[in-house]
Amino acid sequence: MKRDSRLSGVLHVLLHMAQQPGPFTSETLAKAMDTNPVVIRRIMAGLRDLGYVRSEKGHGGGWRLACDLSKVTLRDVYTALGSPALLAMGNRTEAPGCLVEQAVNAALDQAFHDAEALLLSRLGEVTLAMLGDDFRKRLGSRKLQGMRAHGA
Amino acid sequence: MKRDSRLSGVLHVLLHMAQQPGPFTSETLAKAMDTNPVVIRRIMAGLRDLGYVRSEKGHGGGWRLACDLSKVTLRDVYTALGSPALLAMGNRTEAPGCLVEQAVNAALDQAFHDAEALLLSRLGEVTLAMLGDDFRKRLGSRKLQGMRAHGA
DNA sequence: TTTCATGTAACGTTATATGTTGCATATCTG
DNA sequence: CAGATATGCAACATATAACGTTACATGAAA
Repeated sequence: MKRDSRLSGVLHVLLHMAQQPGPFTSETLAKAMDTNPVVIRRIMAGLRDLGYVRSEKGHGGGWRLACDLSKVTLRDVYTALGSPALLAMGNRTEAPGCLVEQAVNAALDQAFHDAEALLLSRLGEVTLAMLGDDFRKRLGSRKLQGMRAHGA
Repeated sequence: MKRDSRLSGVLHVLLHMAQQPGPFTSETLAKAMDTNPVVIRRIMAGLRDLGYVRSEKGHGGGWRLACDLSKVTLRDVYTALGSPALLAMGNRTEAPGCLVEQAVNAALDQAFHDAEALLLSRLGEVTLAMLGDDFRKRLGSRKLQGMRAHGA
C-alpha cells in the first residue's frame, strides 16, 4: 500500500517556516521539500482555512505562520489535512448482511478503532513548538560534532 | 488511500470454512465472497505455506482447514498474508539529512510505532475460534428474531 | 483419457497520492 | 496603467498497489 506522506510533508514545511520570519513563496518551500509549488498550495490550503497560516498574493507575498506553535498539535495539523485514513487496512464491505462478515468486522473494527484512537491521542500530545525544540536540540548537537571534528 | 481488505477477506473465508467440513473449491469460496477464484488462491497461498490450511488438486480437491482454530490468532493470519503495511501514513523520506525532517520523523515514528504495536497486540488477542463463537451467537440471535417475527 | 481442481504468470482495472500545466486573480513596483 | 510576482484552482498526467481476469501448466480422481 502506498503511504500518505502529506502529514510528514506539511510538518516539515511548518518547521522550516518557524525558523525565519518569512514570508515564504510556494516555490521556495517546494524546493526545500523537493516537490512542486502546487503541491505545497494544496496541502497548505487546509491549514489556511483553519487559520494556522496566512497566504498573500502578489509582490512580497507568500506564506506566513499565523498561530501559536505551542497551541497547535500534530493532531490539529492532521485534521487540517482533512483527516485522511490512518489505517492501511479496512473491512471488505460495510453494512454486510452476512453474519460471518459481521463477526469479522466487529473484531477488526475493535482493534482498528483502538489503534486509531491511540495514534490520534499521541499526535495530540505533541505541539509544533515541541518539534521546534527538538530540531534546535539536534542543531546544537551537530554544531558540537562539527567543532570536535575540527579539533576544538 | 485505498484500504487493503485482504485480512478481512481471508478471515471471512476461514470462518465460512469452519462451519462445514469441506473441502471447498476456490470457486465456491469466491462466490461466497463475491470475488474471483484466483484472488482466493492468492490470499490463501500464505496460509497454506504456514500450515493453517491445506489444498488438494483434482477431483474432490479444494481447501481444508488444517489448524486448531483456538490456537491461531488474527495476528497469525495477518503475518501469513506477508505482514502488509498497517498504517496509511508514513514519512516523506527515510534517512533524511535535513534536521527538520529528522525531528518530524522522530515524533511521527514514535506515534506510528505505538499505534502499530497496539493493533498487533489486539489482533494477537483474538483467535479464529473466538470469531466462530461470535458468529454462532449472532446466528442464534437472528433465529430468535425470526421466531418473534412469526409470532412465536 | 477426460474432467476437475490448484499454481502461477501475465495483463487489465481502479483508486489515490503525487506531479505538472495553464490560466485567472490579486498585489506590489515603476 | 503596465508589467512582474504570487496565490487559487481546475484539469490532466503519472506512479503504485489492490483487485480482477485470462490463459495455461500441473496434478489427481473418475
